[in-house]
Amino acid sequence: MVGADSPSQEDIDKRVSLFTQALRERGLRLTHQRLEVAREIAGSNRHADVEEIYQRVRERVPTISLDTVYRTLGALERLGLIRRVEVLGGPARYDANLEHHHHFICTQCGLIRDVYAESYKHLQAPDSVTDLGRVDSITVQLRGLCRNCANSNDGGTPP
Amino acid sequence: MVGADSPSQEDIDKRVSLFTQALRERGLRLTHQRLEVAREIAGSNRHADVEEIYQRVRERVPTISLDTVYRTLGALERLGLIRRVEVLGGPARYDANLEHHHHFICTQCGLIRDVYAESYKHLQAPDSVTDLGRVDSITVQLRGLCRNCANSNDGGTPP
DNA sequence: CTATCTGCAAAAGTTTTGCACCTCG
DNA sequence: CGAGGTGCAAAACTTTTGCAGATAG
Repeated sequence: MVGADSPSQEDIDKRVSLFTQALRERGLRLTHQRLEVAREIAGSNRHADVEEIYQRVRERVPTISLDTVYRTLGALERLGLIRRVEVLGGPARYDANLEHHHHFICTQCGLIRDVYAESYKHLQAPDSVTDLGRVDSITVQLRGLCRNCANSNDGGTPP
Repeated sequence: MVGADSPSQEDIDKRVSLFTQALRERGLRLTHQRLEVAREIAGSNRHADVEEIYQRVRERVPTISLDTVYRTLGALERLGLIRRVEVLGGPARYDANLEHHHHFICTQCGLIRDVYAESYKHLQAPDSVTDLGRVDSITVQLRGLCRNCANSNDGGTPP
């Protein structure tokens, strides 16, 4: 599925159990707050920002604080279970999808969707990059206008 | 030239004159401060951040303020003469290179270098993206460790 | 001249940190 | 219990904004 908003229940479960396992391995604690933050980010491909995750988790854990969300996301990132997505300016956004994939980014509203492409699977670093250093990952960013924004632009600027 | 630190004098002049011309076309003013900020960013391929540009320009224009640098970079961006580079967290960084190119990014020190590659010139958006929206640009990000960081890691962690 | 720009200062937004209390294991 | 985590509040940063005085054209 390309660009779907929600991962399958199977994927969610897999991500959450990876998380609990990784915590145990490092002797870290599995708290209520951490579990809910992990569930939240594992349950969506929307690449939410910290504030958004905070608001959603708060519906289930009303006493959680914003800094705990920050700290949990930082921990998840250090464990290699989520990745920060590079965005212009705005707040940090996270990606719980660890499969190799690429991103479509709407330059107007900031929508980010995962993109899979057979033709990008075998991209190589050009020779010239060897001088710069070692390459660990190659990803493609496709920037443009999402359907929503394209439509609201059409209708939104009458003569 | 791939990943060179400084553009040729010819490129610098071209960039600066594009800038003065663009200002004139829009009826905006060419101030001392703006010219020096433009010179600074046109004169380097280092993808400096705002603070860095501020410090360097200040050597030549000691009274310039940080907010003027912000405003000038914002103006340059609106004029389409520079682009913000997407980076994780940290301050905004700018790219004065308008040719179609890609980026090598060191995940440790944040070094960014321009990358040109024949093999990336004909990348197409996969069909699946058509559902998401219109694609305007396709760029490749190569993440890894630059030489400096790779070396300091080797020497920096003895048994 | 006068519309625009600059510098200062203050505000806004995001992320980090210190500390006392709490809790998982 | 005790190491580690949480919540609160305050601090640290980056970036934006309002305004009075300065300046390009």
